[in-house]
Amino acid sequence: MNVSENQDDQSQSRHRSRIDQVIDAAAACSVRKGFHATSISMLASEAGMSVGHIYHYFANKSAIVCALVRRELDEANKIVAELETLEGDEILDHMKATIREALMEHSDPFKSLLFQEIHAEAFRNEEVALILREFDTQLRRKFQTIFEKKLGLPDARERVEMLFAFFHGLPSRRFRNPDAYPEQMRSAINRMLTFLVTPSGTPTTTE
Amino acid sequence: MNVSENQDDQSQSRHRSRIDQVIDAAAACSVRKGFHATSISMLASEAGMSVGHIYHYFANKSAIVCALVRRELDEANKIVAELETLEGDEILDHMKATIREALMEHSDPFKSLLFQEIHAEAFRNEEVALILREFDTQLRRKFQTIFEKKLGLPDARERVEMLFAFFHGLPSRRFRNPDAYPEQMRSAINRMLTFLVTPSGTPTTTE
DNA sequence: AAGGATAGAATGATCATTCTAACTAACTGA
DNA sequence: TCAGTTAGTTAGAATGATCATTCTATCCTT
Repeated sequence: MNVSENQDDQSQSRHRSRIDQVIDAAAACSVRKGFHATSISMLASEAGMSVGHIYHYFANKSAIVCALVRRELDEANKIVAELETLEGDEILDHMKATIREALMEHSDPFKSLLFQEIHAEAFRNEEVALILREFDTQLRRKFQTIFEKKLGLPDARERVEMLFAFFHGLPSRRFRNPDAYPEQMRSAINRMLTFLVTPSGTPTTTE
Repeated sequence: MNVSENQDDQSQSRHRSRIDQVIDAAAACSVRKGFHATSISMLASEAGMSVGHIYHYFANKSAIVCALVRRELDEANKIVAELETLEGDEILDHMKATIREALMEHSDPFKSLLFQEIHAEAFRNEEVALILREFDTQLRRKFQTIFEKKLGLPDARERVEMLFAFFHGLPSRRFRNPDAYPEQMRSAINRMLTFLVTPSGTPTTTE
């Protein structure tokens, strides 16, 4: 029984890693040419397996992109969860640093392109759109709570919308003005975050 | 000769209107299901002409989307050109109103989706990417000049990047949090613009 | 021997692009 | 005024490629 459980574990993890292989391939291909322009056979060769085998793990192409999106959102959730555990006085600085980090990661070439590709996919794949909207609602609530309860800021809802709009615009900025990254952008990000977590605006000069 | 010129004019405008018909169809279809997912035959029936006839006006599918993008950017240019003509004291208010208007238009369902679709296309169509980058460079220069020369603001470059990031993020916000539009969003937009055109931050409360 | 893992060919659909041909209207020279 | 010629307009079928999905068969591992 112990043996059998071990075997189950092994085959389970083998299963899991094969699935991850496909998702990794999907991420890589999406960044290279977009998910829609990536065929299953390209996905197969990127993942190092056959076309038929991919259908052993995923019902169809849409299921693959959904899995990819969920995995990316899970990662984002972890970052926010870390934020939520914090308490005390220096929370603001830590929060600013964390957001800054997340923003800069989003301006990392790979993540940034993946982010955009996911968004484009959501536009034409209703299932992905739902996943994204649901995630957004959760995230908004979390940030609103952080802004209100932990930072004691007024107009939390508005601030969250402003933060998210700015955040979502960054990949686009990276794409359209690649030369400004990351040096010039870091300064703009700092200034924006400072504004967003300041109870009633004052600082404008870069920190 | 006069007659011949008239005829030329007529056939020219006929030509032009046929082309516009295709571009209109491309915009409508792009918003409905994405440009890549739209086939030429769908485009043809939306535009009310045959498949072969479309190739009479456009070399290939990519040329159609390029034409669409150029037309949209031309419209954006007109809005900015209007801004540039202004002088005097109340320029700031007028500018804020103009930007606000443009931002709200970008959050109009149709324009917003088209904006996103164009961006997605740029991601996988190098020609579209170039058009977008070139346009962005021009627009950045114009806004930088407005911020520096007309409003006398410091850190113009940074402000422009912040404005554009926020601006580009708005369609995404509309998509992910449709319920917040347009009422709640207007307030966030106002506050953000006030911040961006304030020499050294102070106002935070909504106007 | 049994069940999951794997491969790759077969299928049927769709698509961008090309090709061929018909139609239209205007201009030619008389 | 008019046969005829030309050039642009329009259509729709033909082509060839590609793709998502399915099917069938082999290979491991136990």
